[in-house]
Amino acid sequence: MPAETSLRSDAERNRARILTAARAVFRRDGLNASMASVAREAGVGLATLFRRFPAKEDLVAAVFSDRMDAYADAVATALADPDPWHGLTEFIETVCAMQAADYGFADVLTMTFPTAKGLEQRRDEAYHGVVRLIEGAKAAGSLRQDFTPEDLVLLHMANAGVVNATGDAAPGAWHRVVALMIQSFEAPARGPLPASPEPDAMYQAMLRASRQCLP
Amino acid sequence: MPAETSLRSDAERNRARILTAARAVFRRDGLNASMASVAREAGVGLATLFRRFPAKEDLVAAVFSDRMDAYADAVATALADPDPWHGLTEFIETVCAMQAADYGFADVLTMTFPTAKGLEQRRDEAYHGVVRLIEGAKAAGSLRQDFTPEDLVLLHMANAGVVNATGDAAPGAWHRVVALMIQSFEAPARGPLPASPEPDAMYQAMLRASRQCLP
DNA sequence: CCGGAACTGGATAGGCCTTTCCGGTTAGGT
DNA sequence: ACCTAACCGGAAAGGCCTATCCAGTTCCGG
Repeated sequence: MPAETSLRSDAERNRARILTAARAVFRRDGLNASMASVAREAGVGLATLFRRFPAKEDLVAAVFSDRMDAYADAVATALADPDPWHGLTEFIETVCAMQAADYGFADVLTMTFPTAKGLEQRRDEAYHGVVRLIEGAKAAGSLRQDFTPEDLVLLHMANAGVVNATGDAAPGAWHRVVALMIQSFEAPARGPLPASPEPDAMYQAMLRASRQCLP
Repeated sequence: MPAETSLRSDAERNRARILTAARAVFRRDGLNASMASVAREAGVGLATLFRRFPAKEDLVAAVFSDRMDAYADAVATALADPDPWHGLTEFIETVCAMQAADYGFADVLTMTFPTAKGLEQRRDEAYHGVVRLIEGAKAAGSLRQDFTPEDLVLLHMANAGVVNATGDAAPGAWHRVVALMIQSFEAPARGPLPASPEPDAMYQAMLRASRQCLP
């Protein structure tokens, strides 16, 4: 559904150029990339950028709706795997690889943008799939019983920390951390865990992070 | 050795007030706290602050030398533990708790400041202790054999990501992540790991992070 | 082909940041 | 008690950021 209210042909062309430029810039520089750098990369003026996306948050939402689609696809692929544990671990590695390949997406996975309806709807859909994925892996006896969906968000936060800190200097480091985490997820559990944070607490945390990131 | 070149009494008093204020502000707001907010908290003017610490990096270095002492103390305590594995896990939890209680320190542990001789010297001393700690735990058969000192830095980076992302909204979340990581460290290893990043790569990563953080 | 709405780029406003500058003030040896 | 060097606070310079404004340009229906 690309046509909300049909744009003039040149405006539509510029909108597309902005989106591809923003995708590249956010991937390379993270969400802190400036609007000016996006405009420069797109070869348009600042006014054009802000007319189409009145606030930086709108641009971020538009850019990462697509990535969230890829996230949902990864969930679907995992659910289709006959071995739930293999599906889950494959899924985790895929998503963490997406974080490593896209600094912006790494951050987006640790935040929530309530005004970005499309993005958050896709995230919710993916979330329900993740819950089923977890239940399946638990039922198969491969995933520790005290695992929660919030643990996946925590993993994304941890991986974002590793990816942001290591950058291009230690490109494979995140892979090792993720492998360690996956081994700790596998049943049987080696010991008890502190209580998982409440879903609402995680939501508040993600909300706060986004407010702090987009002024 | 508090007296490099003796200051006038009022200057010495202000220096102390700046340091305690900076400790509080960096703990609460992380390394991104502004110099102005430190000056305000300390009740001194900006000129006073910058005369005593010509660049923000100097202030950061001075403030976190103390914290690095606490880090070194934690290493010493761990080395004194008769059970190397217990010492190691206790150490990890102590240091990660320090990260959770001090946003600035959480970041400092993922960076390096080559011009801050004192801080880096303490870090090196602690590092040698950590190497011994790891060797001891491996020799006792409690720690997986493919564990490396770089894994501890990666853990700090991951924990910094969790702590920064969850903030006050999910205060205990980091504890769960750390518990999971520790279980994955325990021998016997559940499976092979991707190669550990080279020490030099980690150094470069930490260097880049600090340059990116202190303009 | 023409009029006007939609659109454009670049200048600009206004915010926060680090760092420097300057005129007044204070400590402390003599 | 006094002189001077060290010290002080606040204002200002210069940078980067998001977001807005304006005068000129381009699309497109009639």
